[in-house]
Amino acid sequence: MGTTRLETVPEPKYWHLKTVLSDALDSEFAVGEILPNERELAARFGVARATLRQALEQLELEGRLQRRRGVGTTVAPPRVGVGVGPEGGPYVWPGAPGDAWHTEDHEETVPPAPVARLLDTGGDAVHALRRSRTTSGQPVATEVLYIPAHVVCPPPAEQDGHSATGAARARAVLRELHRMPLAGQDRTVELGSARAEDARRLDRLPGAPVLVVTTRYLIDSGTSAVAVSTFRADTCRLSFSDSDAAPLLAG
Amino acid sequence: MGTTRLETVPEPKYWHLKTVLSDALDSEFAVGEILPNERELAARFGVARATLRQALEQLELEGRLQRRRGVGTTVAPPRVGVGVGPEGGPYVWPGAPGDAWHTEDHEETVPPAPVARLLDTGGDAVHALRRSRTTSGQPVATEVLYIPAHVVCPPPAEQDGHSATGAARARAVLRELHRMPLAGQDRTVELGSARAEDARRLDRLPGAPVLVVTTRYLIDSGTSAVAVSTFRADTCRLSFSDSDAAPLLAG
DNA sequence: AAGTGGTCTAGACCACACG
DNA sequence: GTGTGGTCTAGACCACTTA
Repeated sequence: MGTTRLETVPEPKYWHLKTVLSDALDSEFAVGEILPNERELAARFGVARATLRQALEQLELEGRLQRRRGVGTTVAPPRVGVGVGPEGGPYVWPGAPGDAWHTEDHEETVPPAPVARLLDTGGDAVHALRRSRTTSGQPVATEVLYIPAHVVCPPPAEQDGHSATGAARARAVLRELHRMPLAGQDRTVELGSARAEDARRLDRLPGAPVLVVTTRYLIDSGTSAVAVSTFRADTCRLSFSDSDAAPLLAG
Repeated sequence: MGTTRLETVPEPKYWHLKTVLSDALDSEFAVGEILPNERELAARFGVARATLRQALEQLELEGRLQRRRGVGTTVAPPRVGVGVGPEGGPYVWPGAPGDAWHTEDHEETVPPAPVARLLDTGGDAVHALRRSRTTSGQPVATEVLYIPAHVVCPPPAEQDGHSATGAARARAVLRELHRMPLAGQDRTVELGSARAEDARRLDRLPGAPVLVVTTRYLIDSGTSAVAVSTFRADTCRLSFSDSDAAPLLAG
């Protein structure tokens, strides 16, 4: 009869272990402190190392721990709030004054299929600007901003007779973009796993969990640009602040 | 045994396996189709089952697969876009007309510490409204909306001499809330893992990855309510649509 | 060189869904 | 009952960091 069979359902070991460790982190460890290594922790709790690791993985996913190969497992600081732009406020172009992103490079490529669909370019090449974002010296996000060549045309001229650096070309493209009136934007957020290159830029291993923010920038005639931003899910809390009030950043 | 490394980079087996499976899903499988079971797949690729499972976990995290105990592994449909931003206007109270949430229950509890901090209630009890959200019959999110008792006071009267149901009490609280002018709101999004109760409501196992949206509703005198919404990360793409243009929902 | 976390194996048993 | 995915074990070796 009883639909509540709490006694008869054994809780997985790794799940119980996770709560025990979580409580221990709250009460017995300080931020940055190094935990005992995995082999010792497993022995101390009387489980196999793989089981212990399952618990650690969960805690790392929740931003409680940070593990680094060759170094050890440390207690992570609270997640940092990262502003992702005004939700209801005025729209701003990427690279506008006050933008938290750092423009790094530029190339012309054919965008991945989902982006091409949003931009409504067939198989045409687009400008791809690589940008990055750091907080307190730590990399928190990397971004590729796709702009169709027919939106920013003609492409910016070369400088001084020899080609400008990637970052310079990227800034030139942004300047062209800023000349257009921005009519609106929308965003989506979803969970992803870091591809090899993004992982390297974020100082994580491939497959690390990331929050993928896709921003579409609209002008009157349609979509003028799409940004795909990849945030470290373990260290970031994305903040969408509508109001003038203090944002919801505190831990 | 030829243990000499091939000329390839030391790419982990599960990572390579994931890309192979991902390509196969694109080209050889239809949505909803059942994959061979894990033991057979592992044998087919010549790896241990644990290694195969590591690849499947990644694909499930990315929303490509859906695994159900006792049933099997199926090809997941594309993620559904779930509107999170203001759709009818700049700011709207929860439970306003057009709200996609279904109000289910009400209780009075002491909120968890992070919520209490946002609401700036000490150890006081608050209204806690449980709400849920479904798409095409599938549960996609569950939410608890916390409202301090001093914001909505006096508590709504009992009906007919015997106490109203939880859902009825919850709706009464919302009606009181709607009488106040909403001055603003902000939101954060972060990765979490489903606690036991949320997991049950979302038809997932405990620890499943979820996107946690924390919304703060502001009135002139401060924070009037905080909603903690838990979305299935495997099946949802959160959509923040600012403009009147068609939202960014398509796959 | 030593110590850490990351990957991988080849088993075993368990909880659950379904016929 | 049969078959599925979920948990767990006790090892082994690899890649990386640090000293």
